[in-house]
Amino acid sequence: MRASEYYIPTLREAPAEAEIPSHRLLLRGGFIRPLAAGIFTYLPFGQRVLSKVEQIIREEMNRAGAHEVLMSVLHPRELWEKSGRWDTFKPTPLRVTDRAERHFCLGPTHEEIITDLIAMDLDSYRDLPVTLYQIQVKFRDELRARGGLIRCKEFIMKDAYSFDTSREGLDRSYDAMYDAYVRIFERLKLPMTVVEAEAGSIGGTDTREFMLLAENGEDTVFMCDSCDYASNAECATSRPAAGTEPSEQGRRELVDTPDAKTVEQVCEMLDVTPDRLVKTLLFHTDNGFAAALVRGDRALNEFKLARAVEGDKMRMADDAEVQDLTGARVGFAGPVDLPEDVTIIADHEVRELSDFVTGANQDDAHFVGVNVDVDFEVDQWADLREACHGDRCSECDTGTLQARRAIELAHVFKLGTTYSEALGATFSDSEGREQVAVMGCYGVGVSRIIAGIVEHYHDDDGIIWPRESAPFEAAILLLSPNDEELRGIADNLYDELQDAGLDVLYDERDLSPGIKFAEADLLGSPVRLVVGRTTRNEGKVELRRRGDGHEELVELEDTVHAVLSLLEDA
RNA sequence: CGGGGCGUGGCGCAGUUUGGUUAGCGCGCUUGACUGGGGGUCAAGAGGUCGCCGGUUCAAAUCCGGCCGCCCCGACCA
Repeated sequence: MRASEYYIPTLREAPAEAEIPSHRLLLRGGFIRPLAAGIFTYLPFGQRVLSKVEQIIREEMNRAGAHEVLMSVLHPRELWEKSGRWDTFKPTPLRVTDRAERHFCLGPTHEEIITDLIAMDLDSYRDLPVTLYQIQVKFRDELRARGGLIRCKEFIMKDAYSFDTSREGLDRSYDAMYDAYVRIFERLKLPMTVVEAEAGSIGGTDTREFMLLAENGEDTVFMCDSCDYASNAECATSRPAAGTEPSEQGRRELVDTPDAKTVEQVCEMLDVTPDRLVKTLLFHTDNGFAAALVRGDRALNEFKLARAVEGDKMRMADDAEVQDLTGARVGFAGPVDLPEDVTIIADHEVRELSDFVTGANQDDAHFVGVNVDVDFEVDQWADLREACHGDRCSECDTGTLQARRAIELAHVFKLGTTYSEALGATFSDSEGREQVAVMGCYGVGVSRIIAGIVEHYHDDDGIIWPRESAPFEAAILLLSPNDEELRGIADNLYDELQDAGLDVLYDERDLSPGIKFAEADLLGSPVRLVVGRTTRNEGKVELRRRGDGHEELVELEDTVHAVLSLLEDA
């Protein structure tokens, strides 16, 4: 591509709204432009990167036996009502109504659509297994978009769905997709940390997220520093901390704690540390009310509680319900003498405690010297607490958990039969009995990958694209475009490199060298060729690798070979 | 939705507290000349509903009210 004929609207300074490197550099380099909060236009450079990433994904999907389709962004309401997600999917899909008052949503994900599609034509077990995928725009009505391409309202996703006759078949399809993902990220040169995760609004089991560790990621993952345990903070587990020593009084006692509603206030008033206190959090669940107990310095993980109570519609009790259940204002709830029908679920760590502090279920009062089994009974023990940096690993004896920020680039999970049942994706097995297809779901955040690459590969001057995703693999800088001889040399090089199969950006614009160098660094092609002074004086071309600054001078006739060899390690 | 910040030429900003000529500066842009190895120099230019609406005032970028948009933190989340 000749730069003079191309569209490269670079910015010398990044717009003020961009804070993180990927956002700033993608804007500065003319890869993207904002249209509205969380909505972007991809310019030629950005589109090229998208295409490269998509192509790698396509190749690996196809290699894994998946087949590409393209589904609509507009989804009829009735399909989402069949799955029950019209009102429950979070964030609520963006809804639209046509002139005939038909209701649609802009698809945030395509389980309903693909399952309906398969259900239309699925008859026999002989039709399975099948895995279909698409690369398509998704809409999610995010409460708040952030970080440029990291979290958008509109984004590009590769989503694949597998249909099998059995759990065993699903396992095979899942493994094939998992392996494909490993290959995709190897080719993209993005080191992945695969973590255990929650399935969220999609549902399912065996959820794994492919995480890129990154300062500006919005997810937190915990990694053991000793074994290979890694998990999203949403579901990370840790060993209960050692218990506290019994205190002196050794028996339950009511103390005044006027207006002390928070752990901090109670601790200050009673002069104790938060790890000697047990928090009681009341929830409304499918099976009535539950009280969740965690140590005062711990955060409750609602995913874990939801799993423990086996309820879909769990929510925190409101102020009136708390008043009703405890007879006290919010802030003074405790496990002692709660109504019989409130299920008490306690975090394992509570078991390690003795003589602790709890709310007294009366206004402005707490108990000290409370003990499990002495003062109240626990109905159910469970892992309820958020893991913390420095917690001991639950999987090995020696490790501790390290918290790291990360960007989720892909996920895989086993859906089972939720959608195939709801949407009628059934088939006849070899004995003529009707069976429900077993599904898996596999997503890759294509546009987010671009942000991930830039977050991972950049320096102060710009982006450092790995060859595989670079918009152009090599950039020729002709520093003296008015010198006919040099121009002829550069034109030749341009042709030769293209003939060698490379994507080449040929900067033959009549601009000062400084601008060309600065833009070349910003745009980040892996290899840069300079045709200029040295070419005129010595007949040589200067080669520079963007990644490590490695430079060499090569004879004209060796240039293509040298570029190719530099690209080997780019 | 809660908290915070911002909105002035394409981009980055000053000016707003304390209302008062013609709204400035840097970059970018146009033209010309010089220059030609890291966003070069000089000269001459173009470009502004000061986010929008309303109000106060002789007078509003500046004060008041409402609204909109954007960013960050939180809540939520593949």
